[in-house]
Parts: sequence; C-alpha cells; structure tokens
Amino acid sequence: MRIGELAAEAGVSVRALRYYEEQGLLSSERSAGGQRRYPRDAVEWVRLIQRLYAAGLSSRTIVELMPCVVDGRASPELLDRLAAERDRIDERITDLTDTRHRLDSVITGATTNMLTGWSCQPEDGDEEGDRDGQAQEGRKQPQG
Amino acid sequence: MRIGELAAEAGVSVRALRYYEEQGLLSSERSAGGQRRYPRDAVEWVRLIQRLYAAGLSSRTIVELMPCVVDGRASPELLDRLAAERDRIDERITDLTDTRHRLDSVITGATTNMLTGWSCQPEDGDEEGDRDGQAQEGRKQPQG
DNA sequence: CTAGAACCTGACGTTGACGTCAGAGGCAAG
DNA sequence: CTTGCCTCTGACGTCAACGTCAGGTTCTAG
Repeated sequence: MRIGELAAEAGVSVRALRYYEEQGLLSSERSAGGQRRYPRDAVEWVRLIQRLYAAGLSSRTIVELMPCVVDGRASPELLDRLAAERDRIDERITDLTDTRHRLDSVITGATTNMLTGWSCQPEDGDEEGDRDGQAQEGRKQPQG
Repeated sequence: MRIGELAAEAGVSVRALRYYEEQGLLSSERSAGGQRRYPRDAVEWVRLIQRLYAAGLSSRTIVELMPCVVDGRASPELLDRLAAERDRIDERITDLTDTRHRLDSVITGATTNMLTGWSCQPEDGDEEGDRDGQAQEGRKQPQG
C-alpha cells in the first residue's frame, strides 16, 4: 500500500509516517519511481507506535526497544529498559487514577454546590457579597 | 516563603513557578523590594498543578477549571468541561493499561526466548543462520 | 498522451513548558 | 557598609513531533 492509504488507515498524517521512517521506527520498500510501499500489517505497527508515544516513550526509546518488540529478542540490558518503561507506565497509571479521583470529587463537590444553589454567572468579575464561605476542604490559591 | 524554598519543597524549578504565575496558575504577594512571597499551602497547589499537567491538561485548561477546583464553584458549562477532562483521563488510563499489558507480554516473551537460549550480542549486524523462526505472534516491521 | 491526484525531498515554522543567560537589585549576617 | 546569596525582569534557546510550503516527479484514469 502507498503512504496515503497507510496514513488514512492508521489514522495519522503522511508527514508523521515520513517522520517515523526518518527516526528509524518504520521501514518501506520503494517503487521504481521512488515511492514508498508498505505491507498490510504496517497499519498495526503504526498504531502500536502511536500507543507507545501516548505512553510517554520517545522515538529514541522506541527505537531502542524495537528489536525486542519485533523479534522478541533482547539483551538483559534491554529487558531492564523494558521493565523500567513498564514501571514508569505503572506510575503514570496510578498517578492518573489519583488525579482522576481528585477531579471526580471536585465535580461532585461543585455539583452539590450548584444544586444547593448560588448564582453562577460568568463574565462578572466583582461581587462584594462573597459570604457563604464554604468550599468543602481548604481553598487553595486563586489569582492575585 | 520565598520562591526558592517553594520550588525546593514542591520539587519544581524556580523558572517553572514564575511560568505558572505568568500563566495565571499561581499567585503571590510581593515583599517591599518586589520579591514573591507564598503561603505554606502553595506547595500543595503547585503539586496539584504538576499532577494536572501530567494528566495532559494544558495551562489554559487548568486556568479555566481553576475557579471550580479552588472554590468549588462552577457553571454548568464548566462542569461539562471538567467531566470531559475526567473522561479523557479515563481514556488515557485504559489506553495506558493496555499498552502496559502489551509491554508486559513482550517482556515475558523476550525473557522466555532468552532463557530458551540464543545468543544476544549487540554490535553485530549480520547473522546468516537466522532460523528458528518463532516469535510468539506475528512479527512486525524491522528496519529496512 | 495528458491531466491531475498523490508522492518526493528539503527546509523552515509551530507549540508548550520550561532552560538559560545577562544585568540589576533585594536581603540577612558580620 | 560590605559580602554573598537569592531574587527580579526580560529575552532568547530548546526539544519533540510533527505542520506547512515550495518546487519537482510519479502514477493512474480517461
């Protein structure tokens, strides 16, 4: 398949694919005229690259881990790196989960406040009557 | 407390704190000479900012959601945005979890391969005898 | 054979969250 | 008052993962 088709099917831009190749993440055959040709399963591979990017890995890291992912071959060194990345992802997950819960409690708190009812009008900077000083926990740092 | 102390306790750089203020994320009193002074709980606030960054929120987004987080006050509009961000985080979490499992299976696969034993020498590009063509699933795209 | 869509290689532009440097000023100790 | 560390305000630099534009070539439908 050609680059445009691969881009469409994998959901990335043509530019991105050329960038991946430039970084050594993706290979291609060339037609007689010099155009890139990809096998079908390149789609899956590109999607995996995207996932790894989303997981916070850099191009360089992905390149280093590639032989392991592609062939299942790894030096002990590589295995350490892989495990390290996995652990990093774990950290991100727990962190995200925690943040998610914070956001959730903020949402429920604000919703409760809304339902308990006071006026919420945007586009109005100053209200002198700022009594009713409750806000569940401790308030933090507004703008100064 | 002064900016250096806050930076140290919150685990960020002084530059970052000034940047947060520039973005409207953080406020400060000023001393007579113009130096920034922060209350104790600014540490917690800065840490929260970091968490939100790590969760993929931009400065602008955080600024927009601030009144809700700080005061527990929100317009329905704001609540929608909050919920949207929470859902986005959920997506990231499931995505990360999936990626984590992929990495894990890659690790176990490679470990098995290692223990089943073939030589893994870096710094050696060509080995003709590349038989034993097993690698758990389908192999993807090596370099060309 | 020809039009036009898709592709090619550079090469510079963008964005966000800071890093870094310069030159000047504040602040606590001695 | 001086020393030395901390802080200030600009302002330019950085890095990754692309976006975008220019100028030229290849491929395919008719």
